[in-house]
Amino acid sequence: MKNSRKNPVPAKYHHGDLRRAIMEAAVEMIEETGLEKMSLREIARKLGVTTAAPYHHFKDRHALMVALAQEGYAELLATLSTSRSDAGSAAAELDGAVLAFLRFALRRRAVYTVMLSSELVEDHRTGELKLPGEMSFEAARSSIAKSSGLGFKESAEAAFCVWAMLSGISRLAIGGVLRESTEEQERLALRGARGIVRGFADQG
Amino acid sequence: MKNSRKNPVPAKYHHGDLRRAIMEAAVEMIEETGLEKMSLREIARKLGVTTAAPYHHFKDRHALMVALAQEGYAELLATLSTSRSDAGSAAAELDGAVLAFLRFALRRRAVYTVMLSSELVEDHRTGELKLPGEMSFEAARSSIAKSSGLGFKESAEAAFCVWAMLSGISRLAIGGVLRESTEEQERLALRGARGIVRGFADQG
DNA sequence: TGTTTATCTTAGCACTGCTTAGAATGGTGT
DNA sequence: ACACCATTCTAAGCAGTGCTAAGATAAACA
Repeated sequence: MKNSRKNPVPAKYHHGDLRRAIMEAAVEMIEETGLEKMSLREIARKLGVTTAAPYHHFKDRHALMVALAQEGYAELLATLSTSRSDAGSAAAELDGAVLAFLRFALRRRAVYTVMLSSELVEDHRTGELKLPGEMSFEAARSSIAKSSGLGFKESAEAAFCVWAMLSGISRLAIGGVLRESTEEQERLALRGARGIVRGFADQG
Repeated sequence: MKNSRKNPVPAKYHHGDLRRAIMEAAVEMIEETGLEKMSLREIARKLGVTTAAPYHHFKDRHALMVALAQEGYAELLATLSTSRSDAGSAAAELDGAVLAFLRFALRRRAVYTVMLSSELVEDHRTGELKLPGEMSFEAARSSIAKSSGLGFKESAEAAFCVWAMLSGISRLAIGGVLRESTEEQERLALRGARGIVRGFADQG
């Protein structure tokens, strides 16, 4: 039992690594034609396998979306952590977290769109995305706490507002509704985030 | 030509007002089973008409979503306007707008979910939702301008951040990810919004 | 080398969006 | 009163999707 089946990423067989290939094809397809047009059948055709093959790697379409979102949270958490350790001063941690979030969302548009999809709401509430979501949020919160001196509850509330704002800005930026340049977007997000945090710190 | 066909809401015929009935059934269905499970066929069955009938009132599923979103923006704009005229002082306008937005989103969960759907991104950029979206945003912006004294560009940036934050908070509140009580949610949103606006006003 | 286990295929059901052609219905003008 | 006509709906069907059950095939291993 060297390579037991409990491993979520099976070793390569016929195709090589179909699971990985499916996820990458899904991302490509979402970038090209949008989340709602992404279909397992089309992915299968694109990869040269039958339309039933994907179901040996993902229980259903929903499960594929969850897997994509999980990977997204892992990457988001990683970049948030990196930004924390890269921050020169405590005051810089907020800015770092804001930029890390924004840049992640724009770099992984497709995955981020999946993460925001209303189809995954239940998974965020009680399912497999609860923990990843909370961990990412906690990384952002503790950055905010460090750079503002706020206590746990206050920093959590501030972080929640910042998080909500960033998710909204990212959504609009990805959709092309927000036409400003990347630099302008970042400047805006930074000002907004600083305002929120200062607001919670002042009248704390 | 008393009742010419250019009218988007046709007079009542066989069913009464099938167009209206479809939109209401859609809202019901979205509230019960989510946006992605909403199907024109199921709606038709629910209303006792054939599955082709809805296509005489909406070009396709997408068009139904656009119609729902348009109605949503109309109501949002109306409540934002009401909140403006109800505001006792200029300073109260920001709070009024924030609460109006939040309460609209929670009162019309289904419609608001449609408005946020990634399927309608293109319509917000160039289509039939561009104007409604901009008008609602403008109402929020001018409330913010009035209660903060900010100029056009600055108030637009602040409004954008507030708008983004509120859309994020609403999304999480509707999804049940944000577990706080309604009062807590409103308190949070108010503090966040005030912080953003003050941030833009201070370091203007 | 034969067995086991993971991987993929074949074939098919149920469902959806959407279209085309035609039937029924209610208002309109003569 | 009657024929006309636009509007609304139905009947039938195509193409595409998610998903499943059963069996074939290939890799890993004893």
